[in-house]
Amino acid sequence: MPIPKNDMTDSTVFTKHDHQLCIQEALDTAKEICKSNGLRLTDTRLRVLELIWQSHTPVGAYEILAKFSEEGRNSAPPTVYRALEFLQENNLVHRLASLNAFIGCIAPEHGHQGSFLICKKCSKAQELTSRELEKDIQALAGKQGFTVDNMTLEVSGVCPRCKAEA
Amino acid sequence: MPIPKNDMTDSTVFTKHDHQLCIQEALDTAKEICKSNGLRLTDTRLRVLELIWQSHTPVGAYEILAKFSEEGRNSAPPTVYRALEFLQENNLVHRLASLNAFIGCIAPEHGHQGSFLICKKCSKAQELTSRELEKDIQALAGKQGFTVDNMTLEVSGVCPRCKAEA
DNA sequence: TCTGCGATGTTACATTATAACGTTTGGCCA
DNA sequence: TGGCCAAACGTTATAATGTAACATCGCAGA
Ligand SMILES: [Zn+2]
Ligand SMILES: [Zn+2]
Ligand SMILES: [Zn+2]
Ligand SMILES: [Zn+2]
Repeated sequence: MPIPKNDMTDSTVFTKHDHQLCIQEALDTAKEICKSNGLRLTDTRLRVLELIWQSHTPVGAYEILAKFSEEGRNSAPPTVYRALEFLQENNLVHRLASLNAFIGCIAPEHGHQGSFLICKKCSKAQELTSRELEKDIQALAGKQGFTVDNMTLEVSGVCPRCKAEA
Repeated sequence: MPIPKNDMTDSTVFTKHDHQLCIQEALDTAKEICKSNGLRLTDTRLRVLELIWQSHTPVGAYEILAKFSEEGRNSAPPTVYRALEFLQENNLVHRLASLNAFIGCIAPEHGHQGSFLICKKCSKAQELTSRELEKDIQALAGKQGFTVDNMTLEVSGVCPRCKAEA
């Protein structure tokens, strides 16, 4: 069964869009991926993923923990961190090192590192799907004999929407 | 008085070199910059910078604190973090978000964000001095109407030296 | 010398993340 | 079906990183 294609692009996050659809698609895709790879998307893991997808704003582990608490789950940090670990390993979420926070991956079908534009005003983060930059970086590193394993690219600035408002 | 030019290049770190010279030049340059900008490079700040420059391996704040302790200074975390803040503000060191660690800047004369190649084997980090990549990223972000403020680029992999050994 | 501000000292605490070990659960095979 | 194993989860404690707040010190300029 083909994985339903998430139609998010590099410019979805910072424009008006049907976010319910983002959530829907992200969760459906996650379920598909786990199913076809024999991975167990348990309650905890699914709920963490849902909470992360509530917005395009990166979420801290302890925020998730707090939501869990509100929902009556009395979980300790390892519960959340383990779920996040699973989701990261399977490319369903990325961790933003510059924020100590997590965000849903918009193209989890194929493994990749995330590159992000992060708006300082509205806090939303847009994942870049173009692999060109990664190739450029790889090329640059290669020129020095350096073999790239993975990379962190997090660009902070102001998104078009927030710029328009100001 | 012209600032002495640090002759480090994009490939210095991962090759054999006179590291005493690295240290010497880094400290001299720092002194020059502070002098000509009316900044106070105090004992604490200088010592932190020296400790960071002991190697090309990023250093954690608490490692510095431990060194301070060994040296008889009984400092608390804020002492070190404040020195690091000063050094960062003045482009003398960079913080690597993916490691929670700090490293000396090899070109502090002009403000810039640091981009790094980080070897998983030897832990050394090479700052990239080419501003091309930054421009590419800026261009890519610009295409989406995003204004870049600053960026984090940290590439993890294996350096040529370590590759040769294996 | 006085004075004010920037630098430092000190205490306490916040935030993020993990180690270690015991318990449960869900799928697999006899 | 029943027992077994590994993976997932619960629980406790603690590690690692980073800051807030306020007191004190000390240097540069008036
Ligand atoms: Zn959305
Ligand atoms: Zn914005
Ligand atoms: Zn060196
Ligand atoms: Zn190496």
